[in-house]
Amino acid sequence: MKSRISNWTDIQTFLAVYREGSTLAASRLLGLAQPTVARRIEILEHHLNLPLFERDTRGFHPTGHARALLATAEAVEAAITDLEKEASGLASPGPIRITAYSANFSPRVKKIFNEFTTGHPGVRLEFLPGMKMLDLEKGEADIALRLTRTPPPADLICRKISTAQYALFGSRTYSAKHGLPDSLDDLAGHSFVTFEREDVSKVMHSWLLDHVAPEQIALSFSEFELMHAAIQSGMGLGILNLKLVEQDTDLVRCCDPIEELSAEHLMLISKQAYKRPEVRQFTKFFAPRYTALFKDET
Amino acid sequence: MKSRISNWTDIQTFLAVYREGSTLAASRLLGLAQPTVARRIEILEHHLNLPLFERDTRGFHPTGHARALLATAEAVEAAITDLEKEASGLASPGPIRITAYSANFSPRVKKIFNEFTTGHPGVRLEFLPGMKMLDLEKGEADIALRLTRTPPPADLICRKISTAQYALFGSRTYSAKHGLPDSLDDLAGHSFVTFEREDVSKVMHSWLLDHVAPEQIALSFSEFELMHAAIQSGMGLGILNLKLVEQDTDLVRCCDPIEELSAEHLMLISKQAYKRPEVRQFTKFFAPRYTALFKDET
DNA sequence: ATACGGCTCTTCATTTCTGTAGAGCAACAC
DNA sequence: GTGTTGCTCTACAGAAATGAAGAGCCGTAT
Repeated sequence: MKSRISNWTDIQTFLAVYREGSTLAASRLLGLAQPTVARRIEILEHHLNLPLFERDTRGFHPTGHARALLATAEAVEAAITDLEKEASGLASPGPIRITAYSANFSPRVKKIFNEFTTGHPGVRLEFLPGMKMLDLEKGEADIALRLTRTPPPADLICRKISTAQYALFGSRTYSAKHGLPDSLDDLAGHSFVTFEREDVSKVMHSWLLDHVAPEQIALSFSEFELMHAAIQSGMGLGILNLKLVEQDTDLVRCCDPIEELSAEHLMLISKQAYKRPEVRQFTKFFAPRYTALFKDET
Repeated sequence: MKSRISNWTDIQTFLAVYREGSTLAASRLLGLAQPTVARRIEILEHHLNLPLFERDTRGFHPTGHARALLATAEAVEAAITDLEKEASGLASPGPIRITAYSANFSPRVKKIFNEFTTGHPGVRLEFLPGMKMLDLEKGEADIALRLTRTPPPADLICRKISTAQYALFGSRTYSAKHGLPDSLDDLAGHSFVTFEREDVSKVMHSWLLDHVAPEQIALSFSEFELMHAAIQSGMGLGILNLKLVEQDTDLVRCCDPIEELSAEHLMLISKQAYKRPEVRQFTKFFAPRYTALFKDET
């Protein structure tokens, strides 16, 4: 029972011999001398109190016990590899990669980034604007600012920023020509623009299809900015985020916020990234300031 | 990037220093000299190219990097512990623990066990008879012979033995006094015995309640053997396994096998146990012979 | 039949690691 | 103030692990 492995590295040796089939080949793999490898296996066998290999003039052949332990030994190796990877990430840290819909990188938000960078000159930030949902868990980004209607994966760190609300908007130009609807029951006869793209959630587009006739949809865009611009130029009515356009006096809201389109506005951080001290610092600095932007000023 | 950890044991040292807060305390924990511990940390820091501790006249204090690596380092430690545990299990193997319903340990089955034990004198078998479902994944047993109507957990090794069929049986004594029903439509006026217990599936008991009136149930047992004996002594009709009673000329089947009670007869082996060579050997020996017992002899 | 390649062992000098001992520093109790 | 405790270092001698070299075994190709 008192079979403690005194030298963890011996497991590496074990794996090398198991895979190569001989201590000589293993020694080349490990950059050691052959007797060293043989001795280490001997020591390991002694510690575990198990014969691991049958010696033979043409090599070391794993016993049933060795086969039984292989998977677990490989788990140790994998854990070591993880550690090395993580350490090398810490040693030469890449920038903190932040993904968000382009409009989230507004002047007021950029100001927060700048303040942080000023206070932490060593830390670089990288921005990945776009509608596409990058996979934080796969390491495609470190932090995401997202509007989502589904609960986020459990293994992401998550801070709630606000609840985003949506409504139909039209520009004053449009209003002058066609007037604006008063409510959602009054949409007949109006024109609409929409946003639709394969790799992005279609919730808003679907909502529109449910409430207006297909022929009312004047234009469909695959870039959100283009749709936004189209609404501004008076080409039709469209769904926009209340906070996003609250500064834009040219756009007029045509209805109450559409509750079924409301989304959680979250700041998501991958667990892996959150281990990095800079990412922690950044989060601590950024989250409250960013949240404050979305607080209703009374 | 070329930051390979040359000595895996250094991670143990790292954890000890992290936990104890000083190289001196860590050295006591590890049974090493204090300078050795300090040197190993130095080496590790050099390999990882990361400062892990801030030195101070009253101890080693972890840096942010050390904190970031802690969880992963502990994963390595856990993997090592697993390996040690598994090895110590292989070194001093306990018996192969086999759980099954008591009647499964019939003379014909015991004969197979005996043949195996004769051929493998070093391997001990332990029998855990009972209706209760022991949890193989928790290590309560190594092998289970089971009748089940639900698919088994994916991480058990599973061999199908047969499909068990059930029907109503009555003894000749009972038959002489009250006659026997011809089919399931003919159950009125007969008495029944049943088996019911908290920790065991109630499928058969429920079936009976669905097909006969409550007052027809003469007796309810919490031991399967007692119910079996009650049927044999003519106290009532009851549901029994066809294979179990095929040798018993005193019992008469009253209906066709009840399809909705059919169950998969499985041999289940925990993955953990299956790593042990003896368990593999036993399975290879036992499974085909056991299966043969349930083949219909034409 | 012989030579070669690939392997395991053993031996021994050498490198590397480890432990002991002691100096020095800071915090704390008295 | 002084003594004590707990810690980090450095220096050096002894212990342990390592590598180089060589003997020997076996299967195979020539």
